[in-house]
Amino acid sequence: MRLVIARCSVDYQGRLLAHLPLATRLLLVKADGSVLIHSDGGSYKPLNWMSPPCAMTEVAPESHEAADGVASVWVVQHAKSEDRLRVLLHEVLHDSDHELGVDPGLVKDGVEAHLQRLLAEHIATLGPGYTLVRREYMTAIGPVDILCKDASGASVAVEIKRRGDIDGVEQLTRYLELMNRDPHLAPVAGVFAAQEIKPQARTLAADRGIRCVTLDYEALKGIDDVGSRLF
Amino acid sequence: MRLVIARCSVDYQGRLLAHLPLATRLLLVKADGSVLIHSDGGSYKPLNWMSPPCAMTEVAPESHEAADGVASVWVVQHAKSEDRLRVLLHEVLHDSDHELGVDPGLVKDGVEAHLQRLLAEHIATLGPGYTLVRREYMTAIGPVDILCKDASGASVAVEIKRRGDIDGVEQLTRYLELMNRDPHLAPVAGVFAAQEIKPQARTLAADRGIRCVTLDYEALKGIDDVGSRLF
DNA sequence: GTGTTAATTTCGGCT
DNA sequence: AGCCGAAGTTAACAC
Repeated sequence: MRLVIARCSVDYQGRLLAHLPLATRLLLVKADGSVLIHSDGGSYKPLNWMSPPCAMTEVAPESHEAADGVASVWVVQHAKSEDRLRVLLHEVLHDSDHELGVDPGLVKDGVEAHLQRLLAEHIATLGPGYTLVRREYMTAIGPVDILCKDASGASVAVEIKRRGDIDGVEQLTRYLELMNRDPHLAPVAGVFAAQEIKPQARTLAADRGIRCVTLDYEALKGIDDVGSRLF
Repeated sequence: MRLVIARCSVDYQGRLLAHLPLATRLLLVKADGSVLIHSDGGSYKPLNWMSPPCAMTEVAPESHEAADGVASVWVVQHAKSEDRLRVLLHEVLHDSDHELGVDPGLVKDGVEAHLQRLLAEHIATLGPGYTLVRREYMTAIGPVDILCKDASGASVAVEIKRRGDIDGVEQLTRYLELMNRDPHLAPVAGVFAAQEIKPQARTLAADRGIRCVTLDYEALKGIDDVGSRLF
């Protein structure tokens, strides 16, 4: 990994055109040839970058560039597309190289898969008398997150999202359409469950007769912990 | 901006739990206190990070951590949430600080907003006699990119994408369904306009009676430039 | 490899 | 400040 602090301007040409005026920035060249250009603010997204696979070559500035004070030019070319980055270096304030080795990678816990598990374990969250049929109930067009029955024994299909958007409602609608053609299951009601549900998704769900349920991950986890302590 | 190369392990606690085993990585501390942890591969997304507003404090390791070889601990706490990052530094291989100043920011050209503005300004691209009603015409499930009328005065809803995919056709279909229920608008025809339209999207659009139009950004810009020169 | 879906998405625009 | 949709999204997973 090479770290360079330099006064530079940058031009990107690829899926769009973009330009960075002259300023002091961090240029980060990774072992795979990818380049990140960071300012001293913003969030984790670089101002500009080139994703691997790509190659960086250092070339001499053209005469008019040299006249403008450009000391050196980096050309970063993507290997499989026409995407190209040109970094015009005016002044290099720092330049160091470091051996990092391979990273073992991130271990995560607490994403959508967990919401599904927790809701399946505490299906009564949807209403008294609800019982789980099974998670990942398979249909011809894919698995429904949860299939359960309400207190009267009627089938209920549940689609779970962390953030409930229109796409999720569409997805559930497709499942319901298919499942309601199956005489063994029909009628199947729909529940759209998410930590947050967008107003537009709520409107569409209402229009389709789908119930919306807001999930509280912490509360579900709390029930889970209390439940665990009983045994 | 502070650059540190260190052998470290990291724990994140917030919207989820995440852990990075001991390895050599780049720790980047920005002027606003935000922290990025990068490996020597992957793309621009860090292995882990803390977004601003947040504050980084360096504390002494607990006794069992010190026994494991931890020399120092960074605690990065988000200002407005419980999100927290703990970086356990085992060995610091590089540590440097740099003044970067404020960045003038990225200048973009050629994105969806431009296409929409250009098409609205040259709505006759869709056919002779077409007139603009308005951009971002609001419906209950969101704004339609462009609403216009054809030569006969019939309403036409236009969905614009940079790259025309099935999702875009679905989106336009939802708008059309809703708008065609409105007696003041109905009947509303649909036009799916994009720089590139995927064959599958084209097929779906044809099936729904939606017209596909390929937009030529350069040509629209050309018309625009010529138009500007006239005044 | 290709396509689909989630993400600690981030970012910009508008209400 | 919140909501919504796009992004040079990126990343993980299924087929």
